[in-house]
Amino acid sequence: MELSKNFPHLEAEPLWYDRWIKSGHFNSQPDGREPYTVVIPPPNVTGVLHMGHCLNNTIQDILVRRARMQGKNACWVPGTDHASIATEAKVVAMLRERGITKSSLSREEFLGYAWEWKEKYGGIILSQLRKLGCSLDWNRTSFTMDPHYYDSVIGVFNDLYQKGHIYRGKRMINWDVKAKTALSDEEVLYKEVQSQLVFIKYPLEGGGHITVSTVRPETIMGDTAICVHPADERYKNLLGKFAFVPLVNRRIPIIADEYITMDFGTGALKVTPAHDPNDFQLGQKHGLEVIDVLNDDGTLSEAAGIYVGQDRFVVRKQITKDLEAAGFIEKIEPYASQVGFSERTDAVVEPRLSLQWWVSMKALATPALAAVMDEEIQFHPAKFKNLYRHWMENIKDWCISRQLWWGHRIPAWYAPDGQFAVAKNEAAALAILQQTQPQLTLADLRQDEDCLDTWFSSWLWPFEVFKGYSQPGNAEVNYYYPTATLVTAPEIIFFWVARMVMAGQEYQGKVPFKDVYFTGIVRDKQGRKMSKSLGNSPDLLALIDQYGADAVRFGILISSPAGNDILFDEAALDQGKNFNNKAWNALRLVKSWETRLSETSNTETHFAVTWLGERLKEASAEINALLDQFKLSEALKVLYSLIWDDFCSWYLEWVKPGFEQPMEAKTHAATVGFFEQLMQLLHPFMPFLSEEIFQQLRAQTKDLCVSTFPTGSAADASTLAAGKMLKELITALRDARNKNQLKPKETVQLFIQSNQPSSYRAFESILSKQVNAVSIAYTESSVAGSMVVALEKEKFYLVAEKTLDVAQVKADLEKDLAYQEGFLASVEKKLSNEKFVQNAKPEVIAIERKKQADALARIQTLQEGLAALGQ
RNA sequence: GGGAGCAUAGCUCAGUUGGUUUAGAGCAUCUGCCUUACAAGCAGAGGGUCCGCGGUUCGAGCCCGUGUGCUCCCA
Repeated sequence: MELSKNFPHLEAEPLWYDRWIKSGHFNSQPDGREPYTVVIPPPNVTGVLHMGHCLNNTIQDILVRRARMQGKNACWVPGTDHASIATEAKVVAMLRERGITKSSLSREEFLGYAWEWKEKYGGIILSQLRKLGCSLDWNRTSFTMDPHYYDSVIGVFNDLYQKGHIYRGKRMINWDVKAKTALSDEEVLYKEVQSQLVFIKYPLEGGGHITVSTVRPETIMGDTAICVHPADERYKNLLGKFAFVPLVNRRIPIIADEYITMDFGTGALKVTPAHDPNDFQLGQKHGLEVIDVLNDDGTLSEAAGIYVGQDRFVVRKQITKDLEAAGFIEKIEPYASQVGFSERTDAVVEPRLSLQWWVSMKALATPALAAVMDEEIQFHPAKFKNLYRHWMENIKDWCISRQLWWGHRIPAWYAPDGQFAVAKNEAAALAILQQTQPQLTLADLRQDEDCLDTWFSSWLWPFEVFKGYSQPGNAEVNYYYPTATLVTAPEIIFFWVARMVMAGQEYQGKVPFKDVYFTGIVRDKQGRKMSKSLGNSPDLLALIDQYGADAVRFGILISSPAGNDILFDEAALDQGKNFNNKAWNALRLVKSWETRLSETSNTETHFAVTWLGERLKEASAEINALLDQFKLSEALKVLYSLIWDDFCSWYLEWVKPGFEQPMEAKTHAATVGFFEQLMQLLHPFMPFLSEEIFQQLRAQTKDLCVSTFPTGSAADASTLAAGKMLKELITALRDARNKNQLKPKETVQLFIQSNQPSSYRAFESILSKQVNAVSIAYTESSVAGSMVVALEKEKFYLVAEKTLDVAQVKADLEKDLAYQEGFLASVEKKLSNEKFVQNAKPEVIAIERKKQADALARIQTLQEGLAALGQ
């Protein structure tokens, strides 16, 4: 059957993926082989495939497919996390479309809708990963709210509470007024915002005033002090005195603290402990009253006394006007300030005092830090060790409660008097509470309304996907855990990686993975981070359809050097597509020879076959070494060049028979064997194309995706050197032809002047074909009227029909001569330096002497060539 | 404000303990080719004060200091 001119990716990709799935190639069961386990960083159940996923999962697939081909028991576990905030936002939006508000629903009703949403739309991303070719074990698809997983999260909460690692405390947190939930520091994005610095005059007790500057005049009702620097001469006389908050006329003290920056604003700070983290600390230190003037939705509370129920930003404008009217404003200056926004809702984050659940991190962090510092876990690239250490050494407690319904509900039950118990379930909680309040019944208890932070469930991921917590020590977790490699983005090194290490150590007694590979951040051509708001993130599925999954994988990986951010450019996909096309057409060429094979009695092996065999050994070893070091992008570059240059441009041209000539069967068989090896090497990177070519080459007994990955071995140096020399010679001769403006069709006669003419016999057919020579002869002297090419001590003469531009040939030789002489001079300068000869290592001096000898030989050859021209 | 990283060809990057040809690759560019696998191709070429300055060394892209520019993290 005639092969199409290009690789038909649209038809081939789904066919192969189905076949792999039906054959169960991606399914894993524990057995006697070495396991290679990877757990997917679970994407949000709300997620759709974007560039980051694409990069991350391509890398995982490469590692997993290679491990599978190395005969390991590869197991790649798919799944999603429940993403409490993101999912709840989606569900609220769905309800809004149906005209339902969240507040009109009970918790149970709301969760019913949430599960409905999850079943209907959740996990789209998993099907998208199939299109990318990811070899995941779909039988193992996990979800952070699967029943056993849910119970494990609750179990861990209980356990940590019993161990004293979890506590309840009032702290300043980031509050999202739209979602009405606490946010972690990492969920707050800071942006510079143009606002106003308002200078407000606070009347002093006994007359006069003190001016403070603020960007938040709407919080003055929460002021409980004015603070100045103790060394500030301007205010020394005011220390210990009192001022009055404008409009509400409350009396507050003037205090001193070194925290104050004297040259910012007026050097006097209004202290609002309920609404600023630094002010809160000041308040604690100086024993100040705390007045919370905001409600959880960002409107002003009763405590404010005025503007009650109005939004904070409305009040900001209004109070500025009112202060102005009442004569309290000294001046207003424009001011650029860093303001935190909720990553999810884009609402301005409000620092807020709140009663939350916390994990105390110090004890957990200590062994987790050691595991990375001692390289029990290796980071790739290693530079992230520093970042990890810095964070772990300055670790803050983890706020784990979220004011949401979708997620793992905090297992704490409250008695009517506010006393609470943490337990696995309501009955157990009741038993605890009854110890002090025997009269309590189940009906008296009220469960905590809040859910746990999503990361509080995903930190169990590497073992709970194997039920390592819910069924401790089961056969699966014993076999698959610890996992081999985690591939993730550096921005979640703290959220997730560090916490998985802690959970793994705490609950399995072992770190969760051996290697962590951090991918770069995907940016656009201009270096901007890809984001929804910028709209610079391409539609991945459209790209896969357009270019093919293999081309997308190639394009994204080739522009992704280990550990660096990747600047994504669609041009890289073109390169991938061209590469597909190249390999595909090599297949067409090799297939075209099948119909004209000839058996010959020639027992000699074609030089090209000998050479490529050695080259493959060498390159396979190099690719394996690079992959072992997680230099995936470099490995792909080596492979690209091996296939395109060595195999297609050199080897195939060398073995290609002349027009309508037969193909030697032996050479053809060797070629098919080489092609198979190349496809084995390529398979982890470009699975579809490689499998298709592999199967087309000849009838196979098994699929490529489970066949052996070439390991490489020591290659014969002299064969490699001969191949290298031959390529250089051909290039030099072609260059000479080009410089003399010979058309490709114009033939030449080649004369070789060599000390060892016999060494060229094996190359004659290759040489004549590659430089379009009608004859090859050996000579012991220069050939008149020819183009001269010098390689080391060997000289080559090309005689063409047309007359040569002697001046041009001469100019080229002279240019080369000048370079060689300059080079010789630099080498001789070194050798004539006594200190160099005294101090340098003997082998270095030997190298320099060889350079000198080589340069002298080349110079002599060039001079002879020039002399011959002058005749 | 504190910390980290980066700076090599037009672009993206390699460059191992300082010596391996007066620096390499891919892409882009230029020249010539529609040669029966591939014009999504073939053949060839050009292109660099290794950010500036100073130092260590027989020898620096690589080590040290300093300046400049960019990026990221933390506050």
